Amino acid sequence: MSSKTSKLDASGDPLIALFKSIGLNQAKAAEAAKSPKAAAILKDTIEKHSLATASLDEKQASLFAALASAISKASDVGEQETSYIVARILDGKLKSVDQVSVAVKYIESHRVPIDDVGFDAQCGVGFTITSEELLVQVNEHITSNAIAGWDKLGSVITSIRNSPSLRWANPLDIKNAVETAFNDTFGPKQAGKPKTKEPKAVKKESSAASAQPSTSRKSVFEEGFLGQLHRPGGNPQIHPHLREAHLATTGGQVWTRFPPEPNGYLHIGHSKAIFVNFGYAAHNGGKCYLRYDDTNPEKEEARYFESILEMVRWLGFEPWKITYSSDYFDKLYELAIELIKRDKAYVCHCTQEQIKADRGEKRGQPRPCIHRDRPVSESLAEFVNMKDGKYRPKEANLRMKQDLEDGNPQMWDLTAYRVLDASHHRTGDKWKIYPTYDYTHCLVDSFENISHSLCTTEFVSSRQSYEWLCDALELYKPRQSEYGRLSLEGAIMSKRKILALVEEGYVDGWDDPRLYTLIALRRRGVPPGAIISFVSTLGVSTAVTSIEVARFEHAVRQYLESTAPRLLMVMRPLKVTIENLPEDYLLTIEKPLHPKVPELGTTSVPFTRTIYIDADDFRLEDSKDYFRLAPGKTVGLFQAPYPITCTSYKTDPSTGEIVELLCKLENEGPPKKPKAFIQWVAEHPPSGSPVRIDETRVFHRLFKSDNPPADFRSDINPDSLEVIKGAMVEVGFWPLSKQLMNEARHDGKARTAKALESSAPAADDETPHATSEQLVGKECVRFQGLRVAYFALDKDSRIAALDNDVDVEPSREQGDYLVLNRIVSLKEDSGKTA
RNA sequence: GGCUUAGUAGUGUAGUGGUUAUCACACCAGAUUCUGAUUCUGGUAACCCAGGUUCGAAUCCUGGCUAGGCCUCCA
Repeated sequence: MSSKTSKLDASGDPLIALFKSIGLNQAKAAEAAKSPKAAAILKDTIEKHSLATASLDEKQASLFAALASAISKASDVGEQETSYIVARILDGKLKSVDQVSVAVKYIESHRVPIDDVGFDAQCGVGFTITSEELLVQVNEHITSNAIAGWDKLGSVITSIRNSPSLRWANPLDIKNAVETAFNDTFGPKQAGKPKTKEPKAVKKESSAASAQPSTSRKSVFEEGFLGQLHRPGGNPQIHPHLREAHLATTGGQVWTRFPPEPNGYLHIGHSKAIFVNFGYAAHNGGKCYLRYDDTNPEKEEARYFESILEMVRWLGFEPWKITYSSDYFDKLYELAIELIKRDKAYVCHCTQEQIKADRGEKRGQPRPCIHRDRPVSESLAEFVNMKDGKYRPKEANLRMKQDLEDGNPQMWDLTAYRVLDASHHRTGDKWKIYPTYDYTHCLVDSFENISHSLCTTEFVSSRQSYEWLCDALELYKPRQSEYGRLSLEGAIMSKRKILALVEEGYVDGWDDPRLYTLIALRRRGVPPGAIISFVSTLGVSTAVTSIEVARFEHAVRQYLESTAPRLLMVMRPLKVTIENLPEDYLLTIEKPLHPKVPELGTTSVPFTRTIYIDADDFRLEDSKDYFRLAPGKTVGLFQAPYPITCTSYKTDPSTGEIVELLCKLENEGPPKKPKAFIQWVAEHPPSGSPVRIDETRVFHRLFKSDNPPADFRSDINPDSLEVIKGAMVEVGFWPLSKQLMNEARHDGKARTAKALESSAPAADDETPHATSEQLVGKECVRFQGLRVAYFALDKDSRIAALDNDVDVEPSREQGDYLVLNRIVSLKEDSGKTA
């Protein structure tokens, strides 16, 4: 703070005085002095060209300041090139900041001697246009583009400024000409009118793997971060033939890869990565690999390989090809030899402490280690010794000889190979050394001709070493681009933290439905299409974000609203006896499974003298805003022919709890139209009604706060799981469950058959492959409990009828155990609880 | 401490120097409704701060502030 004020003090800063000497005023001189890099360049330029005695006017002086700023951001501008531009400013050829900026860009790729004609053409030197000529072109533009009114003023100005022929016309002249033309054509500009809204496009039903927002808007792959990615072949190479070979192999397609490390189950953040990689490739007619990143056998387990493929397929994607980083171990080793031979790698025996110290330990500049300059032959011999198992872990490692002068720590001689004392799940004991992530990832991307290497923002710094290594080996160089991770408020994504929750008993396992792992969401019953819809509407940027859970829930509800059949269900049953019906009264009611989708079919349910309603739908005291049952109040029953009126109720003498309502069916006199309808299930043993649910699991948030602290154990919500024991569902449950299960099996078989046809075969018999069983689980039985919530069958359920091939009417059987998971609640109007 | 990425309604996100700053969720209001759900309609709400360049800045430049990432466990 104090140094800032002293810096701005003209009397004390010779730099500001020097800048003032060329004609800058006090404020602009101070501004130019602020940026150290640009200020140094300006100082040097002034002194070398004696600008202080050149009698510049203020505009020219400002051009020199702009020149210095542009050079400070450019790469590798030489003194001769700088002098060339200085001369052009002095002789009056470069007159605007815009011209100066373009000039600096020009000399970045054109060295002295510079072709004056080419330079002048590129930088607008000598360009002139009269007002009349400009007006003619503007009018021509208006006519040929069918411009209709003043609301297009901004876009017309922009289009004309962007046209090549008018690139160097004065922007103010363009603005004036456009306004003159508009005035002549449309009359005087009027006050802005309210913009008429475009009618909203009819929304299409979502489908898995191709969920799209409204057609009137751009796809997430066409705007923002993904919209700005390069076209295939647009990533520059160290040699042109590398680009040509890449395009020849891919045919100019987008090729991406989803490269998880198989060290844990995937979580919802991975769904964004899957969507981005698979979706971007699919949107652009390309291909996506599934690549298991298995360079560290100490952390990887076989069980995760299968699960990862299952989750990718469950979300609706099919890998074009499945590969492993370990597929390339031989090739990676040979390239390491080549890197050593090129004197771009060396074997180092420093301890980790020594390496840390050499790297400055977060404080200073790195310094080379004592092995950095050893002869190539020594490094080659030692690397063979590493490979032959003559070193224990940490005794030797292969380091890349990068650039210790660079400001990026990723360039400070990263490790390429290290010794690990672990058997690899695929290569067994063949290797004693294993390549690191920084060595392997870019090279395997290159081998697999990846056009877009999409990863998350923690790898921003790694981009430089990624590109360095491809260039050092003169290989095809994919372009790495980094986008922001998906994080959900109130959830944790760290595999280490989730493992702690599992091992310490806070949750029942990685697939506990309170978690946001993909297997947990699946078990809970979340449809995969809903997840894809969720991530596709989020947008992709590089920002750090935290998504509200309400947004995820909305996507799930939206998906289920049109797809989930409705079943009558009560969570906390309250017995109702309709006293004006005979004891043996029975009416069979056929009702639709969906109020708006008749194709989902119908179910038949009994209606009898004794039914159950939800306890929440009755209260003792009526009120103006309350529309359901109370003594003396009438309420409708869904699909039943008449409403009921509560006449009296019974309570438990010992607890005072209401145990039964006595009601009257309003089937006499003029029909009553009740304000509300409630759901019910009837007691009718001959038809198996009601279906009693053994457990209904309702999940609440796992953590109390939106951003669980590092000590997340203290933030655990002890009431995150609620188990309800007495819920009841209508008998339509049985045929519906059977039908949904059969459909899931059928769809899984069809999709898998198709996938096996169109995917490249995997070489290894042990590689996980597509099976129909991966796509079918008990959670495929989903429904909405009418007026309650969306539910799915839990994997703990035992329902013999689902596995029974016999074409018999399904019903409860001996040994059945029904467990439902609440997928998501319905939204509740605030008036409902008043 | 060094390097680096970012900052647009409460939450996300779109946005070529020229727009009345887009869309979605959330929120409010109305209509419809055999789900106080859904659907439809309308509304409230934003360019981190300061300075500069420019006829004109959310956009370009400089500085500051805030948040994140990396700086030899991995990936």
